[in-house]
Amino acid sequence: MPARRDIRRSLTAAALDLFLAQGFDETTVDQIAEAAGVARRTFFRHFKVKEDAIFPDHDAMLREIVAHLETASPLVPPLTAVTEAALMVVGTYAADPETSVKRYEVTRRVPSLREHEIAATSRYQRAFAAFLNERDGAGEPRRLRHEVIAAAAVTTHNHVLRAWLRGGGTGDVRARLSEALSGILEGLEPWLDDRDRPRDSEDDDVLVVVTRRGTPLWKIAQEIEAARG
Amino acid sequence: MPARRDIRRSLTAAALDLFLAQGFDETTVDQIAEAAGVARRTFFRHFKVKEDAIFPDHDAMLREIVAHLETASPLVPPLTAVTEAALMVVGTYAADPETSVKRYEVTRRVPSLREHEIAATSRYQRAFAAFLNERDGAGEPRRLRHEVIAAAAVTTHNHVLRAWLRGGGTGDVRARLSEALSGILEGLEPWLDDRDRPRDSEDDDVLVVVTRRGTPLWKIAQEIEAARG
DNA sequence: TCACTATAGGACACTGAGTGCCACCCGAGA
DNA sequence: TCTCGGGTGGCACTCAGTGTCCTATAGTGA
Repeated sequence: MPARRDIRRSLTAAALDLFLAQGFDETTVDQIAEAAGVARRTFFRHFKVKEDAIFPDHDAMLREIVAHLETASPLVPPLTAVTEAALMVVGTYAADPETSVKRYEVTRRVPSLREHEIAATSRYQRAFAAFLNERDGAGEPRRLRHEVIAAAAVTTHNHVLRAWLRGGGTGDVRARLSEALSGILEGLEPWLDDRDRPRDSEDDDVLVVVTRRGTPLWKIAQEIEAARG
Repeated sequence: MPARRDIRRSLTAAALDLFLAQGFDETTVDQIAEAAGVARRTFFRHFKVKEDAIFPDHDAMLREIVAHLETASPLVPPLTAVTEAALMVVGTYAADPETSVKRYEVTRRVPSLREHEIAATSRYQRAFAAFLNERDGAGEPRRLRHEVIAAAAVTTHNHVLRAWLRGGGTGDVRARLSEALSGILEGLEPWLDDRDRPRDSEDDDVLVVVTRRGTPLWKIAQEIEAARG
């Protein structure tokens, strides 16, 4: 009997191989469990549904992303934090290109797996939008723009990732995504900022901060926040 | 026994009411079929899966959208065609606000229905992107931007639609969506056009068209296309 | 080394979604 | 009247997913 921690791993491996060899619908959970050397019931202790077997870590990844965004320093621009989050996601694919490519092959062919993955990416999109709303204001003209920005980030992520997967998983995805995202998001940033900002309001007041040269950045930021009440 | 065409209708009505009253998972297909006065087997002749029962027309709508885009005149700007398509979609919700709101209530609460709907909207997104690629060039720097534009359109559609549904389905969604979309897409249009256009190429050549005053627009367009080979 | 407990896996039964198959009904046409 | 075709009913079957109870093992304290 395999060690506790490896069961999940061998289940995903068995599932992926079986799905590739004979198709998703043609593979029963019994077969996956048998190939992994465990009981059927054990499969459903590790995965809520059959589709989960080849997306083993989407939930954990989403939690990581949310944590990363929530703990992001207020000094880093929101779009930078989103970029970092997207790079974290693509990094998990890059960590095991071979498996990622196999998974892509299966997912491409099975509608229910595609829907499952789309649902997963839409959760990232929600997280991004929520973060932008929190960091950058959630007034009505801006909420929509934040959702659009989040959609743009996720779309770009998916676009670059799929191209990389189609190419067999060779090359540096993170670099490619980083470049593509800066191209998209930097282009969108003025669009996000220039419009619908309240004008003629106290936001336009001048704020003067005097500080010693050596003061750390976070301290200055603190002071600015304090000055604005 | 009800007339053929009404069976589908009474099935969706029964399903929606039962889902609202006792929950999605707690409602069996047997109950839906019984409430609609047909056999269980008949339910699955009308709907592929249980989730389909409250999205009766997404497939037909998608076909309509694709047809609309494919037959769009080359004279109308691509983003206008996309806007029109999005308005068609929201129009089907506006046609029966009461049902739309009920459906929203159920969908909001049931994960599998949410995923189902997300998958449906992602199909619209694919259709939009494919249309833009076809109409506006499918070279690599542009493909990504087209996907982003498509995502922006769908995101805007969903944003406006959900706000309307949360508000109980009162007011003119089509007008609101039209306004929101022009705000978003017109803002994005220069972003789409200004970059990654091949410069110093023959695209910048001057083309002079001389024609009679009364010549119909489509004929001039034809001539321009011909002149560019 | 020996209980003791918590945690994870196994065995089994059960519900319900989804499918295949065949029989039936009913309207259209020869 | 016969037959043909499309939609329906009935039935049986597979398999996903769950609840329940039992067992094995790892870790803990004495």
